Amino acid sequence: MSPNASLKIATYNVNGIGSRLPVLLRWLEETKPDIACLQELKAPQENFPEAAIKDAGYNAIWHGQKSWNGVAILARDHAEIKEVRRVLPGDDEDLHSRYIEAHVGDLLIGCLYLPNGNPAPGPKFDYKLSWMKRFITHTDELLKQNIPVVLTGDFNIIPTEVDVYKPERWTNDALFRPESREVFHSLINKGWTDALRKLYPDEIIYTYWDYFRDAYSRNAGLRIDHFLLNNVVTDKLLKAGVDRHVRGWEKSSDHAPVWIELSK
DNA sequence: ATGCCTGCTTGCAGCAGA
Repeated sequence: MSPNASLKIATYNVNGIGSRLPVLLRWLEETKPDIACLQELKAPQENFPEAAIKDAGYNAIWHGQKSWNGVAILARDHAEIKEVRRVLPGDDEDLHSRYIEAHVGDLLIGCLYLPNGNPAPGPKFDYKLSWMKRFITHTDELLKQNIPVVLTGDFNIIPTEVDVYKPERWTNDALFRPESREVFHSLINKGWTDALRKLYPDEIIYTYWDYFRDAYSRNAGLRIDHFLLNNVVTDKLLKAGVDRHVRGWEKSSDHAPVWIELSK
């Protein structure tokens, strides 16, 4: 396939861009996504490594935050990124950096870091519920637009029992609670397509393995990083996958990158 | 039920993550 026959979009929860920069640059160089969405920068706005990202061939927009959260969109060959918003609408009091949205070429890209929500019940789970409600409201608006839309990032939702190594241990976890799964399923029912499941309906696919108990080598993982596509994009879906080997690198994030390829 | 590990903080132990 010629380099320009398809468009590759990736998502990667880096778990701290300060510590992860060498791994991030190595992965960008190896896999060369046209667009990369990052989550959990864990860095204030001014600490984003803009020069190193530019040297790697990428333009970037980002919304940082001290210590926690933080999201970014990167575009290869210094392609133009037209920022639409950097907060999820619906709550002026919400100061977490968890959503950024931009046009890149013909596409509208929403990059999200949905709240974890543990412990549930509790205030953190309430925040997750209210964030998801705002997300539904906003994505309903996006569905009305007749343009290609990609929503990607760390959803912190395990969609089904197939997506967790031992579902019985996760019944009360905020990532697997019925309220969280219901939001994911309602998005599917509204017309969004889960890209990985569309191409691999029955496979066990994980995108996260925790740092404890040697989870990666035991393949005790979760599928929580997702691509949701509207119908215009789904018609262009060629391939999808997880860069699983990156999770095995030295100084890796606890997440692996996930990607799709679209026909142009 | 908890800690297991890792990154971040103006830190030097505690929090959050999932």
